[in-house]
Amino acid sequence: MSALKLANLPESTRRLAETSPTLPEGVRPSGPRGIVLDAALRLFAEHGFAGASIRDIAQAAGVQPATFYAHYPSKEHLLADLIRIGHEAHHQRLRAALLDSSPDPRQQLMAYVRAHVRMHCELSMLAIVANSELHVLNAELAGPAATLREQSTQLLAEVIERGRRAGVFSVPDTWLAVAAIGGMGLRVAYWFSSHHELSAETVADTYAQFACRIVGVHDSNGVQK
Amino acid sequence: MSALKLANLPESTRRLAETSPTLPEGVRPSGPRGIVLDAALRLFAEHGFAGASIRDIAQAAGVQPATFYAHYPSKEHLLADLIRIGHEAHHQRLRAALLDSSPDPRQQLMAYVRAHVRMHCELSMLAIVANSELHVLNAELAGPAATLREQSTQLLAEVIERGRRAGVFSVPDTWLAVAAIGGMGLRVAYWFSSHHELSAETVADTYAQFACRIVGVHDSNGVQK
DNA sequence: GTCTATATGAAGATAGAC
DNA sequence: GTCTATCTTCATATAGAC
Repeated sequence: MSALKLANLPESTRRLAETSPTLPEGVRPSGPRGIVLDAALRLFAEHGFAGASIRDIAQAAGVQPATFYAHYPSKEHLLADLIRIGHEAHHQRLRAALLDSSPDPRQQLMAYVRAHVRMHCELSMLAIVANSELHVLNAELAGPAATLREQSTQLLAEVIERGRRAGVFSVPDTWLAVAAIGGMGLRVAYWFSSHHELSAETVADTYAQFACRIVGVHDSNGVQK
Repeated sequence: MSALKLANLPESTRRLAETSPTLPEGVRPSGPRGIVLDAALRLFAEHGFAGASIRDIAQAAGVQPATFYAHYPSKEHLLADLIRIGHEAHHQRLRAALLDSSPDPRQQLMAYVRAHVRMHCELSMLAIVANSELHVLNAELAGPAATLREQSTQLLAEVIERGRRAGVFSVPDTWLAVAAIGGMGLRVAYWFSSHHELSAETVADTYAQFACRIVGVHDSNGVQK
């Protein structure tokens, strides 16, 4: 990708709606390293890992390409850092949501989905990079994130299984429900942006209602028309 | 991506479960052009457009890199061809499903989702490339596919709107229901494979049931537990 | 830490023989 | 149509001055 193409982006269909990179509270390094991380987050989200070069990232960060290597040993390590941050933020929010929830399976499901969707709204670039570029990393660098991903999926599976055993949920296949609920939330990162007419809260609440319906729970509160 | 990395793929997390490229009936060219198209489909699906080189594609197809240019004027035109094929196959299947369906909104929704999900099972690599690489194309090459995509989305929106007006469906926001139902089906392409323990039919039927539930329709038939 | 300059290889694409 | 050979640009990454 040339610098010229970067400037001409608006002419082509965008990969995602969001235009500004956001990193979770407290993890963004100060100084040039944070600027480089922001630039890489945006460019990896928009063009993918292979579609954004060190030169592109350095230019977007306002430094020379060689300066990048004062902060990261390689482009792949930079990606690994972003993917780690993304998976940790995701998993931590899910776990916190479940810990704050009442033990009722329906409340747990709604808490999980709300946190899942809110993360994909508020950290959409990070979610896209973490989800769609993990395959680029070698086994050693991908391992920790892959483990977190599996644990996050497992959390949802357990919520649904508990609801089934309690006779509250009714689904033909737990794994398919997990895939459907997780997948629909994941896709939010591509069309949501901080300028969307709907708020992240509204989207999260509505998707939580959709998730309840998927597992066969009728509405008792929440958004309705 | 080097040839060496290609051979070592199993060591890293895969982007998708499917391993063999499939093109829709009747559109795969015979001879070397079809072999090149198959090779590009697999490599673009696994590594993305920017992550697969002409040299990789040529090697996978068993020809020299220069031979590629006897069939396509550029790498971007090859991608445009795959994306066109994918969007046309998707749209044609959706339209056929709706035409074959009774006018009942619930039947139409199930027909749409079944076709949507089956396409993402049976042509998973094509769906991934068409969906996740469109942003690479310039406006001229992306235009036709973007139009088809919008029309396919609009079809689902109209089905849901009709169901709402008929008082059969109950959703807080048509667009969010479209995004959720479309998105969960799209994600199937990443985890389904021709060797999956569940059949494409089973997945499609279950997702059709999920879609009915999302729009607030109770079960009357279909998979249930 | 940041720079200029550069080593080394891989990228897309073409020339021209057969 | 396919090949060998090659042009040109861009890639990741490093050396070494400040």
